[in-house]
Amino acid sequence: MPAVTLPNGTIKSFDKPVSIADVAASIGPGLAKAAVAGVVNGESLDLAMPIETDAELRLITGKDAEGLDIIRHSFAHLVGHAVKQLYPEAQMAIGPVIKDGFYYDIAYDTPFTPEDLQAIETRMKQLIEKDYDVNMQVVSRNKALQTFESREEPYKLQIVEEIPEGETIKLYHHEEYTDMCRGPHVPNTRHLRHFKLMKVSGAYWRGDSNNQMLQRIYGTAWGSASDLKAHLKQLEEAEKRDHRRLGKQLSLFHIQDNAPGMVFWHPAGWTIYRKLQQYIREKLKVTGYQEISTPQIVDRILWEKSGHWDKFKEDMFTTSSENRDYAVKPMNCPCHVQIFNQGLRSYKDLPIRLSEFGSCHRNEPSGTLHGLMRVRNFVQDDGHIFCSEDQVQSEVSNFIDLVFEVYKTLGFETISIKLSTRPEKRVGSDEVWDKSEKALQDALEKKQLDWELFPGEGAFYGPKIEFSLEDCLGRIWQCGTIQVDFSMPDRLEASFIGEDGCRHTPVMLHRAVLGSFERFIGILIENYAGEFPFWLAPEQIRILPVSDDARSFSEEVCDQLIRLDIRATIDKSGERLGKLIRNGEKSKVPILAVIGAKEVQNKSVNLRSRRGGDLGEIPLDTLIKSAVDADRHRWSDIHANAE
RNA sequence: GCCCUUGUAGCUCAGCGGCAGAGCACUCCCUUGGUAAGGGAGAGGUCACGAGUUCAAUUCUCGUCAAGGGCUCCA
Repeated sequence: MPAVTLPNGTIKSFDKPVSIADVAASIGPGLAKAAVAGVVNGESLDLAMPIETDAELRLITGKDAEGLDIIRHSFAHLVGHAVKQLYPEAQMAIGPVIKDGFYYDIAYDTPFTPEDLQAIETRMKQLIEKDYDVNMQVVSRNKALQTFESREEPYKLQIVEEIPEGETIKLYHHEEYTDMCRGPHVPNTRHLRHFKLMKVSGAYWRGDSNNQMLQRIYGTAWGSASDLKAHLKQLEEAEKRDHRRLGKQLSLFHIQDNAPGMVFWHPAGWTIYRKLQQYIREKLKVTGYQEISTPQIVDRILWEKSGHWDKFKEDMFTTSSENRDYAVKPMNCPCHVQIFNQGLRSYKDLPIRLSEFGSCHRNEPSGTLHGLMRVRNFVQDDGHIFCSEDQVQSEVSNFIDLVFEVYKTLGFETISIKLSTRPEKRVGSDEVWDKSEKALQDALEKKQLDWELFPGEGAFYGPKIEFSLEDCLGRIWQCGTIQVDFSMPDRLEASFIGEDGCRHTPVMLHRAVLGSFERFIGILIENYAGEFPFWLAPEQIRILPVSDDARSFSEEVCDQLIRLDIRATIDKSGERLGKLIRNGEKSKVPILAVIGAKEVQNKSVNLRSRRGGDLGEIPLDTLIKSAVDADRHRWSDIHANAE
């Protein structure tokens, strides 16, 4: 006779075995209606599952995160139900839950069109309205095999065959449609309400590019209409901020057919790029780096030696001249070792920190290119630290400080850290791995930072730390990294003379704060929605003359600002003020300075800030001083108040 | 690289087997205007590229290139 303990400590006793749904009903009709599943002794189960012995039970509703996942999972089944009604020949593969929704992979000869997608969505809505019961059935392996054989579902058969013996197999009957799942699922389609099918795309069966390409239907689903609406709104917002769209609107850069994956930086975009680079340069100077520059094109032999030719031959751009083969560099590190190798190094010279804004080319597959985010030609804020094993920890520690400072200056406060340790296939002795993994971990621990451990995810040549930042839409971007390398210094014969007078191989740390300038600027564009902070804005102040009488004083103001390295312009279009302001706002210039007869008279300007609207009249000198201050201190806005 | 979708004026996009369209931007003229669009006129195109079908192709078919959404990949 089961006694069921609820989370608040209440114990409900029953005189015969009951289902989870029965327990919910015994608590109250509201809960019975809202429950989608239950957690029995830690295991998530369908409401129909029986409780036969004493147990702890927590009921899940659509309001719980787990409940929402169950709802999303059931939506995937609903896709199956609708698709099989509309396209009986379709074969269902897998339909899991993903962030914000679900998808279903389907094999079907003819591609689904957007109209098909609409039809499927409509059918799903019709099915939902029937409020039908979803019937769960625990079956034997054989029964499952028979079921999917008779239903002609080869993908499902394959999945059943791979389920280990003895594991429970559950079928879910959605009227005439049957799916298989670990569950749990909602007991009735009335729990499925707020969804939208988003897109259809291709996906390989089992994620393997050697396998058949299936059609994947993506959907989003939420517990309430307002959540769904908020999600769609968020997508809209992200689209408005799309760096490709803003890049065009603000004329920051373009990419054209005859140089796929390579960026044409326009004056405005290049200004941002240079200001960012200037900032990083400043930081590298004070953290002990020496900047260098190495060749774009290097003899194939070096890449063979470094091991890159073997692994990445296909992804490198190559060229030849006078019977020699060359590769355009895909990374800077082998070249940096060449500089380290010039002359004899002493242990007293270490650590040697070399940095390069090195332009690299990688022949990325055409389908992966994406605006500035994934390109074939990019510039890393690259650097390599050559040091002894003992120095690894302090170097890593200093680097972490650098990353945090830079990200903060650039407007990112939330940073997450991954530590990836030795993979199965690797070089170097376990002893050295122990030591360097510990060095990375100690560095993180000493700073009392939170990090996530990824065992086995390190590079074959050493462990690494990766830094991800979160933008204002909550999206995560992995940018910075520091990686220990035991392999390359040895392969490329780097050495230093130790205290003992013998040659030793240095440890090499690969590190980048931003990653690539292209990608990072892409992230900045989206994070700021094109409204760059004052110090980064391509155009910082735009002067708007109210009429021709104000022209000459406007020129004077502009000249003064430019001489102080403030990026000022004058709108000479001759339009009326309303139009000038509208254009200024559309161009996202941080400060608009209106100059009319009154300002000419008073040697002043009338300011309008991008975020704050009309700021009123201030003396020219005040504008100059506060603009210079904001620029030099890398502030996002100028601090100037009308008197 | 793979699947689907797309490619028309500088930008955003209509259109269609029979003379190529709109809004914004651009040029000129009028307007000297005070905090998000003053008025008028004009110019602007090998409809991505290459083949095919057709009396006729921007439109239909095939191919190429590129872009977009995914998948795979990302030293």
